[in-house]
Amino acid sequence: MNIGTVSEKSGLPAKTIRYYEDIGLIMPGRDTNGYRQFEPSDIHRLAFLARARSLGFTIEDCRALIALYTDRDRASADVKELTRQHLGEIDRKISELRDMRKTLNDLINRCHGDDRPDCPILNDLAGANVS
Amino acid sequence: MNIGTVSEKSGLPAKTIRYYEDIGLIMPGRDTNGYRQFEPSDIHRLAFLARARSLGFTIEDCRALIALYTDRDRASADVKELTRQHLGEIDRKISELRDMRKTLNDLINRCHGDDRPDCPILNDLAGANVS
DNA sequence: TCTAACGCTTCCAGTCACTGGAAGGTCAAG
DNA sequence: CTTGACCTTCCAGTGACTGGAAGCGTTAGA
Repeated sequence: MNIGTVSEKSGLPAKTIRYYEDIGLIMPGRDTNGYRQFEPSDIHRLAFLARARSLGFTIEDCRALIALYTDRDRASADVKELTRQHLGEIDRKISELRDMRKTLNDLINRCHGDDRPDCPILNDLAGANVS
Repeated sequence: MNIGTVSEKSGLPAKTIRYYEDIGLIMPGRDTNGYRQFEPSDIHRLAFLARARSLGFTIEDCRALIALYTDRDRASADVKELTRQHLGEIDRKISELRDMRKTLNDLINRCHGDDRPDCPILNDLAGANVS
């Protein structure tokens, strides 16, 4: 299978697949013409990566997950721990964004938003913490 | 004032302040020895930037906000609109993260997390959508 | 058989917002 | 006079791609 087909089947852009080869996440063989030759198992692996990435795992997480996936003697506790750590980071990001959201929303509500220059948003940014 | 003092007062690393000069967000003068010379107004401007960045505005947003801030004829509606768009993006990110969170949490709850290799998390990543 | 259009290859550069580090000049204290 | 802190510039790296150029390979149609 050529890269175009694999791209379509895995849902990953060809560019990304080549990049994943660069960083050693997949190792397709080569045809006599130099084209990458993919096996059905590569599609599976790439779909695995696509799913993990869409869940916000970093590339290094993915590397670890793939290693665990292909390790017959793995302990599910290892996978769970990695996932738990990742969940913790997501929670941190969510609460950070929620803090931002709250502040921005307050500011928007306080800004009359007409053609006058007076603006609580800019005042806040400028450090006039009139709350 | 030298960059170290300004760094301390604005809360931004010296590196970042130099970077902001590179991209034209501040334009400090220079002393005869080549050192950057900052005015008190520069601290104000940098603190403005630090605050806007901490609220998740991009550098380009910051550029626009600074322009609006220094424009005596600005309309507060413009600021409000920019902020509203930014809020929209934050909301999008939050809901994306919440989706991830939910999926990951479900997976964690389904994974027994012991020393056996069987693992619903890896199964899900591999595409076996056993829900 | 020729040709156009597409698919594949590599390599280089850019994204965003910094951050780290090297090599070197400047300044104040002891 | 030396030490150490502070300043300068420049280059490279981060993460995870993405865009584009230049140049082959392949295939479908006239």
